[in-house]
Amino acid sequence: MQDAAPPRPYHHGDLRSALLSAAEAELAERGMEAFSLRSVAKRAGVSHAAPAHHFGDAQGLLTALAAEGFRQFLAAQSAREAVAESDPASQLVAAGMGYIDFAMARPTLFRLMWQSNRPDFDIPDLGKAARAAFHHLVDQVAKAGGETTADEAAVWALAHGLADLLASNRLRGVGALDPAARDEMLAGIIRRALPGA
Amino acid sequence: MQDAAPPRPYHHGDLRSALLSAAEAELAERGMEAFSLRSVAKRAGVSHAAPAHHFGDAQGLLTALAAEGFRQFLAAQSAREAVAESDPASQLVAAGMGYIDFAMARPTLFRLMWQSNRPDFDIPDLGKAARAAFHHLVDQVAKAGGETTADEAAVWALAHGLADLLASNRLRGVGALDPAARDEMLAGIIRRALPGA
DNA sequence: CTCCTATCTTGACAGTGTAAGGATATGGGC
DNA sequence: GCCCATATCCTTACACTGTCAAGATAGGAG
Repeated sequence: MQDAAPPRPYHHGDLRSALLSAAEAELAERGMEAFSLRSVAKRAGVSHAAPAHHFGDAQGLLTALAAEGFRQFLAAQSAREAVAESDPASQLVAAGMGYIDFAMARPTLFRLMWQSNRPDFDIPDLGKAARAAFHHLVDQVAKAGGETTADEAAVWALAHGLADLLASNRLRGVGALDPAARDEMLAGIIRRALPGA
Repeated sequence: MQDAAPPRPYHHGDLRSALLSAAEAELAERGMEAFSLRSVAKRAGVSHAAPAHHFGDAQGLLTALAAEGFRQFLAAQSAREAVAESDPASQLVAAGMGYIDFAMARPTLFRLMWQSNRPDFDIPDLGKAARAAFHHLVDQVAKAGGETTADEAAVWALAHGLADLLASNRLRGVGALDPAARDEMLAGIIRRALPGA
């Protein structure tokens, strides 16, 4: 992770992952639109053209970052499911909570993944990771007894809407609650979209 | 009025609104991230520095465009309400449908308003327009019998989630329906979030 | 007609992404 | 030990961007 204190080694050692970390940090600090490839390189302590060898261009870097994001997004859902009751409805709500957890913890990365057209979803690595991530919630709907397209859309849209509004800090009445109370309220809301609730 | 044959008139006449139209067209064609102030100026047939006098800088232009967007966003909701039943629940669903209409008709503008940090919401004109627009749905919730923060959040998040997913074309199963069937399905989904439904 | 002001243009500057070619380290064959 | 093939990183250069400063033009007031 941390490279040596003396003048920077010519060969970084693990520049690829260092650039990904630097890119996410830059995104979080300066925002999606002010993102600059040269700033990322500077933050990683490397010349402005170094990223090219690992990612091709800026889109390549953001594509790789988004793919990594989708994998961690799926992990956030799984983490919630692991500590929830095992019945299908509880698992579905847990997946939705993980969806929201991720959006609140890393709002700019969430935006890169969902609202930006800079990542290239035709790159197989990202395409696969993205589909796996946002199909997971929909799959849970079927296990919980959902049968129609409307059931899938309702649960997904509700979780996504909560996540997006919370990530941009527009649901102040909810975001200001302490975590436990917030969790309970959000779980109650997600349950409204459940089939037969 | 248009003396287009000779070289362009030195004074445009209505450059401010021409630049706003050009900006929205550029956004729709080239996307949020590839937006360029110079391209907008070129599209409006004017020098690259002409926008500065009307909007200050790029952020000023995008702020003005977002403010105009929020006004039309509110109008889209009102248009749906005008042709809906007058009972509070129907009016609420209609507002949600207008919310979605706007997102599907002008997806990039929707993104500028909701997911970009380039517009400056501290400018009073935009701040007022934005608050008026997204409080309208929430106000309808109270009229329809909603009392809690959860009621407000549920309806808003559901409408917003549907709008956002449809704007980015991820709800293919819903987006592919013909308008009438799609309306019916979306209305049914929104109703799920209603208090006491 | 003269001049004032708002409007638009031109020219310049720093910062950006990207491509081309040069510099340096690493490891394998000898 | 020596040498060089390769991956890795740097330097340079170019077109494009947003913004600022200064000049050009038009329309209207007096």
